[in-house]
Amino acid sequence: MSISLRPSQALQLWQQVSLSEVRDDAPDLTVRQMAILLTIYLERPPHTVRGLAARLDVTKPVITRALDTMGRLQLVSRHRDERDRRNVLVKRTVEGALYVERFGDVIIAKALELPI
Amino acid sequence: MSISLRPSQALQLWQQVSLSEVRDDAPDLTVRQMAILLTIYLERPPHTVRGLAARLDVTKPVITRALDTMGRLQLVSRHRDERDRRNVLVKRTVEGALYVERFGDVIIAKALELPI
DNA sequence: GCGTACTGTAACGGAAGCGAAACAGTTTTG
DNA sequence: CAAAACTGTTTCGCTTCCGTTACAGTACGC
Repeated sequence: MSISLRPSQALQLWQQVSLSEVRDDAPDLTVRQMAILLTIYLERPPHTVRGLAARLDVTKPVITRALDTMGRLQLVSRHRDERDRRNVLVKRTVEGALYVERFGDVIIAKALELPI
Repeated sequence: MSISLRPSQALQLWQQVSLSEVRDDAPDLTVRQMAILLTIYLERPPHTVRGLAARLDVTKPVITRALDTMGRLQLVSRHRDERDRRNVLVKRTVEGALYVERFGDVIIAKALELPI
């Protein structure tokens, strides 16, 4: 079962999910923040600032700032790496896991509503 | 042919497309701007500031500002409605159509790469 | 006509993002 | 053990976004 989408379906899916996010009360994440969040939750740990910066091809301060914001929202947490105290390890949180899970459900729901 | 996605696939798709956008040189649109842009290009005209504000459930200045930004990028254009000069009609542009089309292609490409 | 209702926009102060550069702390190197 | 290399963060000036409020222009009811 491979995922096949026609262009109009793909765009409609993106529109519907975006509309959901905008209409939602929760504060919108920027595209960068969302990319970071999903990378943390979908790819294998460990996640460091440097690693995330390389993955997104952005500078490290971008990651620091995004982690500040998402940390305030309790979507991620930071911990010093005790084996190499220069590193910061970015960890998942219960709230973040719920956020990501809920987001996945929104995508699926909108996909099911798409015209054939 | 209905669109069926599993949660992990949906999230991976969103992550991959977001990563593409972030790594791209082009300036990122905010989630709101993208929702507005796709609404303009996917739904039937006419599109007014008021109508878009209602569709997204945001205030009118949000729409005005987004149109300012996307107008500067030439993704949309504005014209007075001559039948009711209070209204502004938001129109599509060639550049905007190409942008949307290219974006749809990115989604499809990433969907095809998804693990089964 | 004149006030009322309706458009979209401008102005305000505040919050958050950006890139670039400088910084403090830690580890490695010689 | 001092210098260099490497972490993540902070700071700077700037831009953009936000919500709220106030505004100018247009249409319409009485």
